[in-house]
Amino acid sequence: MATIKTVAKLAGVSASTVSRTISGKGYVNDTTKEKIQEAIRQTGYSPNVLAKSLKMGSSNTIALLVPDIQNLIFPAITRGIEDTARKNGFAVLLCNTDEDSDVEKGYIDKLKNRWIDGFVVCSYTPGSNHIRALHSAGFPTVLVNRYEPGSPIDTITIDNYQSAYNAVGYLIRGGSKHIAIALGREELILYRERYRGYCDALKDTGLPYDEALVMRETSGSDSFYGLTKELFAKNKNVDGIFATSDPKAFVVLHALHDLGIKIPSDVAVIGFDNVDLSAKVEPPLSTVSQPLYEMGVIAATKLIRQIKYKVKNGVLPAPVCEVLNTDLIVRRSTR
Amino acid sequence: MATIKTVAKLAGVSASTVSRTISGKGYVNDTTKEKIQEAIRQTGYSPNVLAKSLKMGSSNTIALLVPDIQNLIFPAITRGIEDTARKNGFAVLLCNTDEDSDVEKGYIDKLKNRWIDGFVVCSYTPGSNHIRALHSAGFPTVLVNRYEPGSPIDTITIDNYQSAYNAVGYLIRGGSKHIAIALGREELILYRERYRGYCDALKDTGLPYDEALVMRETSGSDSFYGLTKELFAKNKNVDGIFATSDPKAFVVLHALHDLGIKIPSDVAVIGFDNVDLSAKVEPPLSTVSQPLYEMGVIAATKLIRQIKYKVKNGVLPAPVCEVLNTDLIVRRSTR
DNA sequence: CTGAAAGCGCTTACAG
DNA sequence: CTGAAAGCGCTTACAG
Repeated sequence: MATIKTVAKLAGVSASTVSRTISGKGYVNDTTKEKIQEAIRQTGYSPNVLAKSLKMGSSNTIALLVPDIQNLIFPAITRGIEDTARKNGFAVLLCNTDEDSDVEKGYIDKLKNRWIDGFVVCSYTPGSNHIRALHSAGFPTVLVNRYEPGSPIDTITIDNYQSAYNAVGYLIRGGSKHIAIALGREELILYRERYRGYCDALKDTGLPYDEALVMRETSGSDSFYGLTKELFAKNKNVDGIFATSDPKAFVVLHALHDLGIKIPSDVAVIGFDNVDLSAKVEPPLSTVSQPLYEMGVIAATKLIRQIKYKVKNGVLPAPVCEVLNTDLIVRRSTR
Repeated sequence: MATIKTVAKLAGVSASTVSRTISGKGYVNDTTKEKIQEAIRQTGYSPNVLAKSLKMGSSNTIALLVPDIQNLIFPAITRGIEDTARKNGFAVLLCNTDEDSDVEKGYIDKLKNRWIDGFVVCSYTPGSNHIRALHSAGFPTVLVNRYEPGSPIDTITIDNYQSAYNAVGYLIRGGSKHIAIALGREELILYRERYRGYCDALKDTGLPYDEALVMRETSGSDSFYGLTKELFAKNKNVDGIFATSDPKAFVVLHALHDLGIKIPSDVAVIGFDNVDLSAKVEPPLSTVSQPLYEMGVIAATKLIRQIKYKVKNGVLPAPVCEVLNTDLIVRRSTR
């Protein structure tokens, strides 16, 4: 493999001058420049990024921490991040954490030693001390999807409360009076907020809140199949369901089919996420659309901004929380 | 940040000795060892991976090239790769190529200069010259999902022909006599093989092949919606559909619903992949199950084997093609 | 405008 | 068993 010295020798100059021509920093005579370009061409030289990174203290690589890339919302976010990173000359390292604190810690420790330039974190939980520590240690970090109010970390999120409120409101305007909820893990703020939106939507329209209509995830994403069946065994009058994520909605839809319940005439169903597939299930799912790809784009953009700011000023910029808009997508699972 | 020198000074030894204790190579006195361990603890030292990589000429990082992580089969494969890589001390860089030759080339050129240790490639197309070049240049490489018969590159695949043959055979045994096919992009060998399986299954049971029943993807993954509607506008007697991938099957199912066609009594449908969601659509999709996660695991394992072999012997081991078993998963979209 | 030198943080023969 | 030295391939003041 050709190194900078190979090129220097061939062009009859020093390594310094080659370096300067490549980086474009400092003066180089035009004819020397041409000689060097030619030598680069001949040798097929391209710089060793590792050596450069070592010298510069940064690797042009960012890490993406997700709970599990198999969860349907993450591929779209990931794609947004990667496209943006690539355009800016960054590579992205993918890390599935399963929200396991040890895995998280293991990754972060290792990545610090790789001079990773920054972290996009989608796997933030209340137990994620390492991530908070990461940020306090001065590592550029941005939170996506998951968040914590008042956190000092850049955050990209949506208004979960209002979006849920609107979704349930839509069910109510469609005539549903006994609305159940398929509620995700309550240790996550985003699900608590969607729950709060559900509660307030009922309250504000004078509908009673009924604890019996709250399906709480036990374990495994399929648990809502059983929960839905139980729900209808005890509550014949349920006529609407708000699923706090699309994958949960798919399972609910499935259970409803198996119960012989007609959608949306007997029971209207609305989801949350607008994952690709929600348009393709039967019936096509009405849902709240999160701009997943865009969230990834913004996250990467913000992270890169932090990285550059830190290089210039030695510290991270003041944190910004960006709240993106959601849309209510009406398909055929609601009336 | 503590470096190896910080530790050496604190322990009152040389950097060499610290390096030796950490790597476990070469002799170190037990009491010196303890002193060093203690110094490491006190300083919170952990080695700079970049410096090590530069010296060693390898970065303990592998790159994963996929067409698009948003395609439903890749998250599972990716997860298998990453889990295995992590267990073996490797990180994984995610690269979406869109099968764009320029993006592919850009990534590969860049990654070579990062001393990436190896490549898992899921985005191989007939035009992927860079990938063949990569392998000939001695980079550990393994192909997953996509493949090329007789390629000198390690390959993990399934028997696409036989699996398709079996799937269509199942449709026939269920009584279907006019079976259409939703055929993926024919430049990919895997689709050509599935097509061949379809053709032979018809032939071997004495059913006529009818070109009018072949739906060929035009552009955009949703094109099969329109194609399915056209199909039934012209061919009332179709009573079975073989979709060459699950996402295509979802679209076909959707179109069938909209046409008011009963599944499976009017038309039986079978897919290919057994993506997570195929159990959750309505009706649950019968399909050919590819062991996606396991394919990822095996791919990473093989790649790491190549990497280690190359370190030892200076050359890549002889290529191996591994053909994994598929299962026919019978759900309610077939009779 | 150009080159020699030092240094990023590690590892590894080599001598002792 | 241990340390000094050289080197991985780059960049960047500094002197000329």
